[in-house]
Amino acid sequence: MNISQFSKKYGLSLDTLRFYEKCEILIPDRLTNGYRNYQDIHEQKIKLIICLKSIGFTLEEIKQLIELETKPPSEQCNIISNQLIDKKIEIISQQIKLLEYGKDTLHDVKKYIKDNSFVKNQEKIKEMIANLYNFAKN
Amino acid sequence: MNISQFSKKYGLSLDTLRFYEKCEILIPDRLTNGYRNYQDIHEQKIKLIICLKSIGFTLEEIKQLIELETKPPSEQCNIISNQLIDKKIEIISQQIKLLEYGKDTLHDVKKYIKDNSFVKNQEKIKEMIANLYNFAKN
DNA sequence: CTTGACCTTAGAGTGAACTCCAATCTTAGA
DNA sequence: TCTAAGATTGGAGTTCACTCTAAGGTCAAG
Repeated sequence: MNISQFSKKYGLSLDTLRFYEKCEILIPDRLTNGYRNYQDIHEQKIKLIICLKSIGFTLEEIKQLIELETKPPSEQCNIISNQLIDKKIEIISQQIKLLEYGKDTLHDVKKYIKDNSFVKNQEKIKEMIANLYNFAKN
Repeated sequence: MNISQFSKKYGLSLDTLRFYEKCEILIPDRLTNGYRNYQDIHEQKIKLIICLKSIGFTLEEIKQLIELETKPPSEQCNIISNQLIDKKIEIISQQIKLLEYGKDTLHDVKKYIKDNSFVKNQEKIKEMIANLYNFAKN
């Protein structure tokens, strides 16, 4: 698959794909004319990249995870479980709690605004914000 | 409260506070000597800023929300509920779902790695990633 | 065999959110 | 009064993740 087909299929710009190659995150094969050639393995990888990005991994972290493939299983185990996954699970759990609390607060704020009482209920809103702040500051 | 006390109290660097002032997000009062003077109102505001940032608002969006205070309630209602809050609630809900699915996937991945079977179970992992991808692509 | 769509590269530019630097002013304490 | 800590400013630099530009190579259709 050439770059523009791959780009369309996965909703990433040509530049982004070239950028990922430069970062050594996704290196396609090449045809004899020098054109990039994306294969099944690259489809697997780009899916993983999209997933990890969507749950908050940086490109650097994704690169580390992807490079594990080339290491022996024993090493994989150390690096992956200690340095990345556990930490990420923890961060994600925290983030979920925060977002849930934030969502509830936004609903409350909206309700108070809908009642056209944003100014009148400044105190109530301040209180909600204070709660959310306590929640957000860890 | 001067800038360094305020900085310590809210865990933001001096530069960040000065930056927020330049962006017109948080403008403290000034003492006669020109030093910044943060008051109660600024404590309220910085708490709100920290909350909103933690649930994914950009500084630009935060600025818009904060500027609402100076507008009449009818206008507040339109701007705030239509343009920002609803959209944000939607995005946050999506993000929560994604993070929950992502967390589960990370747990699965970890389990397979702990069993020292990362290479052996490539297929299983591929399948998990494919599921997560379908979930992430919206 | 030309045209135009598509591919290549290196390298510069962008926007968000800081972060750092240099030069200067203010103030509290020995 | 001197000194050191801490305040001020303008402006430059950084990091991340792209995004754009320019100059040129490749290829299929008419």
